[in-house]
Amino acid sequence: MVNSGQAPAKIKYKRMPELVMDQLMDWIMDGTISMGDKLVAEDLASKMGVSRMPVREALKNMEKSGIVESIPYVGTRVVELTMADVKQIYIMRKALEPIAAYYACKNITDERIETLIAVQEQLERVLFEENPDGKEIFVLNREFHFTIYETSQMRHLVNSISNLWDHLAFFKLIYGRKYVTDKDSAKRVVRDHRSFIELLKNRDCKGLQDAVHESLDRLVSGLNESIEDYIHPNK
Amino acid sequence: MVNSGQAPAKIKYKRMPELVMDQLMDWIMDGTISMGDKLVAEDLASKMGVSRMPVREALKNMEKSGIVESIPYVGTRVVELTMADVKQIYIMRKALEPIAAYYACKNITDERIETLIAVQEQLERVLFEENPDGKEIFVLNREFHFTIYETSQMRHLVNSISNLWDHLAFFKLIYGRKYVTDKDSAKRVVRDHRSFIELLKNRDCKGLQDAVHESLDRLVSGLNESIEDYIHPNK
DNA sequence: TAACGGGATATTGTATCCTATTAATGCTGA
DNA sequence: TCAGCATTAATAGGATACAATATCCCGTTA
Repeated sequence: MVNSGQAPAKIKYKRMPELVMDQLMDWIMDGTISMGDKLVAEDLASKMGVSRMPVREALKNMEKSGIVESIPYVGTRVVELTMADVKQIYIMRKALEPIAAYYACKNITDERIETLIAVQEQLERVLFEENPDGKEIFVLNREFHFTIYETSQMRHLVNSISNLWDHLAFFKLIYGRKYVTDKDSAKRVVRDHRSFIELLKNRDCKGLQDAVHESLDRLVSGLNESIEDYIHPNK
Repeated sequence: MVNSGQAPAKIKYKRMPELVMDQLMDWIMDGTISMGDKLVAEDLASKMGVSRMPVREALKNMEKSGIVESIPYVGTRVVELTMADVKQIYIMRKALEPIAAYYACKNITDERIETLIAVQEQLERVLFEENPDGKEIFVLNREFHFTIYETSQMRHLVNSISNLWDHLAFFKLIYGRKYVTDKDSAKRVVRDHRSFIELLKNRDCKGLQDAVHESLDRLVSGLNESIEDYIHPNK
């Protein structure tokens, strides 16, 4: 067989719709695709060198998670996120993420905490580089949070939270820039994360729950202006 | 998206994947499809008289909302819902639905309340028929709740809640039977719903929020096992 | 006899083709 | 000129055909 040697059973290769979706999300994050843009399956297909089919599946997936919306026989376009949408998503995040954190704390092992610390160290390294990469920061930040949330072993909950994060893809760019230019935000993130780790070490689950909620609160109030700028750029 | 009116063979109003999914959900609810069953696209396609393509889309959708899971090149099977999953879903419902109710209350018009009352009257009629139809009860119950939630005008939130309800499809049957056989549950539902309506009329939004939460709490405590047992399995 | 490997089979993933639907365009007639 | 209908172009939806991959079975071999 082709697959001679090891790497048994657990190969998780990516299927094409996933790759297509990754590409689209990248384009969304780097601004190539903007809100409201029409996504024509055939154009994307030829641009990516695949047939229309995987593109269709990717779009269907993105529709299901609410990033794009499609009208039968008319087309698919990228959803226009309003300020109200963003607020709504943060309301949901504030409702769900503290719970995930709470149950994660109930379940976490010392070993898992070590993993988390490793991610955090990597994140801090990147954050305080001379020329940080916004996207890398966001990926690592996400990894940090989901390392916690996944520990809750509540797959439905984690899945929903993941969807919410995806919705904010448009703003990853902003976040990245903010952390790059605004060292205070970076320091605040570091402080928050470290306090999460401390609370986890002490198994202070209620404390962690509150801390996550507060952290999100601060995030919202901090980002109001920059989001407003992004939504109404020419104001 | 209430499909008022006809529903003959050749409807062109709903797209086929949706019809396929409806059919599958029906089969899930009536026990034709059980948890763990393998769903072979081609079989389903021929059974429904369509090609594999709409079936694939339907399965993809259901996978996205977590009702089925698929392994590449192997197949799709219906997820096995454990009691822990159910508890988890209720935790999420308790986190989200009170919020939706709260914002619904903030937005609701007298007219909308009338609509709600109409649904409730219909539900009560069915509930206290001599031979109630479990499925009909559940459809009407869902309509009641979502008439409220949709009033919040928070599409992401409502969408997430809708997914959670879909997850419980397997248990709709059970619940339905419960309401049929156990008149006390039926009465409790009626009481809860009527109190929701009353709170809405008074625009007591915080009260409604709490009432929804408590109502869900009572539902959960009706379920035997504790979530703690699952989350800390070896205790 | 048990373990390994190759091939048959089943089923999904992808490509291509055809059809249905919509929206835009243009023609006709008042 | 404009309203209204017919026609057409563009594009999504659906069917079919083909490729890729995993699983299972069976024969070979130590």
